[in-house]
This record gives sequence, C-alpha cells and structure tokens, in this order.
Amino acid sequence: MSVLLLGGPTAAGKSDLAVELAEQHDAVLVSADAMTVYRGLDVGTAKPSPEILARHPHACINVREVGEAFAVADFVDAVDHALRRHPRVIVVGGTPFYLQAMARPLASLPPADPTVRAQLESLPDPHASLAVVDPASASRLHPNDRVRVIRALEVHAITGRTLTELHAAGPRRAPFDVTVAWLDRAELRTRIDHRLQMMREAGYVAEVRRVLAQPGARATKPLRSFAYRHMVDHVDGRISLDEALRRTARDTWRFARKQRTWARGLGWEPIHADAARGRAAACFSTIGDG
RNA sequence: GGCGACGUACCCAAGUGGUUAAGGGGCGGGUUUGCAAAACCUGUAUUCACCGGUUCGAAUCCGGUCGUCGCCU
Repeated sequence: MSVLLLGGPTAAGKSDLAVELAEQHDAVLVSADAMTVYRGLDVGTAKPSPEILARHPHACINVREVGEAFAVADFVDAVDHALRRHPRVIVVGGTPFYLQAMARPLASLPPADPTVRAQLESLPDPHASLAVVDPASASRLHPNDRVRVIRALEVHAITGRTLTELHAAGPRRAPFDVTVAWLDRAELRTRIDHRLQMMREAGYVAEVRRVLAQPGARATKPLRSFAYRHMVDHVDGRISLDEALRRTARDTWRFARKQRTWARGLGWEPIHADAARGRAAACFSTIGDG
C-alpha cells in the first residue's frame, strides 16, 4: 500500500496535478479539504469540476450538506477506507489539520457532542471549570481559547477522563506511512487573484445567493469562512462586489501563508510540480510489505 | 492673497503640560490532538510635519516654516 500526500497552499495547482498523477499511477483520490466536503459550495471552494469528479471520484468531496458536521476523524476514516480497497492512494488538499492527522495520529478522543457542548458553552467561566477537572490542560490553554477549552471540558464530560490523560495514552493508531509532496510556487499571489476573477465569472455571486436561500445557511461554518463571509456581506448590500473580492483575495493569501507556516512546522519542504511528479513515481514504484 | 480648521505608525484614530504615546485595521511571527478556510496568542511610533521658544517637564502652550482641507476675495 502506498499513500502520496499531495499538500500545498491554496491555488498552488494541487488538484490538477493530483488528477494527472492518479491517472498515471492508477491511484484513487481522497480530498483533504474541509470546505469541498459540502455540496453546493463549488465556485467559492475551487472544487474540481463535475466532469473531473465523474471521471476521477474523490472521497470526501460532496459528502455533506451545508450545516452538517464533518471533522478530521471523518477524513482519517476516509483515508483508511480508501487504503483498504486500493493499493495506491493520493491524498490531496490544503487543510493542514487534516494532513497533520495522517503524520501525527489523533488520540482516542470522543466525537463532538452538540448537546454537551451547548451546556458547556453556557458556563460562566469555562477556563476556571477546566482548571478544576484538568489543571494541566487549563494551564496549557489560554483562557481566551474558548474553542479548545470547551473541547477539553467536553472530552472530560463524555469520557470521565481528562484530555491530558487521553493524550498521554498515545495515539489511537500508527501514523500513515506517507510520501509527502508539498507543492508550492512563487507566483501564488497572482494565481489567487486570477482564480478569483475566474470564480467571479463562473457565478460566484449566484452561488452565494443560492446557498443563502437555504434556511439557517448563513450561520454555518462554511459561510463564515473567508471564501463566503465577504460575499455574503456583498449580497446583503453592505459592500460592493469589488470590495468583497478584494477582501476575499486578501484572506485567501493570508490563509496560504498559514498553510506554509504549518508545513514549516511539520518539516515539509516546498517543491515544484516536477519534483512532486518524481516523488509520486518513487512512492508508487516502491514494493509494499503486503 | 485673507480668514479658519487640521497635521500622531502603512491606514483610521485616542490623547489638550507630568509614569515606558490608548485602541482598531493592515502587515509579520506563532499555536493548533474530532468546528481548523474556524478559533486563539503575539510583534509592529525612544516619538507626535519641521524649526525655534516657554517650562523642572511639551504630542499637548507660544512663534515661525511647510503641507492638507474649508470658507472668503
């Protein structure tokens, strides 16, 4: 079994290369992208076209409705699933947290529970509560880091054990044996701008209107992401289309920088497309251990 | 040309005599163990247009210069 992890900042050209490599090496594709999982979010997420998806199915694309939950573990499960059915897998995407979960497996933690979480959200001082049940996590987490403080509390509420204990128990599985290809390119900023113009022409605004028509969509995770929040402001009449696109371009670039930061932290050196092709060839020519 | 207002970081902006010059945006750096395109942390003006004066002490008061804006001629 061989897994190629094809990552990189947004707009680096991962998708096209992934399809090319899948075809060349007869590999199956798993998307590592927290946004393209949603049906109906096509333009803003730069999702591969329906034609490409029909010809080269990607696991984890179009698997949820806007508003439905999807988490890292769902992604990891999808990689496992693909691996059980096919000897060659290409994981392609730019969500660093998902990619990292392959190299550094998650601990055995329970899934999020909306009911429990809602109760914890109403605590007057979650961080103080955490300091009581799990002092180690409390001291590690900044009091303002509400998301993680609540999660630590949630883990304890559900399992009766602390996050600290569960982390100490080690990962739930061995890391995936992956060949990493972190694709990057110098002219990323220009590509982001160009892609945004293409999105505009491809019906970006219409897509936002369509999604917004679904009840409750406005408050969902993907619509609060940088690809949609500014477009929503435009559709609501608060800012012009040009301004919305300007802010989206700015935030997209900012995201790309974050992705690079993550890659640095994981020790993934940026390479160009040709080097990535070479790495793929090496990855898929290796004789696995069965 | 006259009168008036203003000039604080890349941008917006608080501060109108006394500790190391608020805050926000942007930009940079970082964290990330089931919301991660989210969330959080953090750095970013030895100096207030410039020159001189008053004062123990000035971004704050006074004079001049330059600049911007408004009104008038």
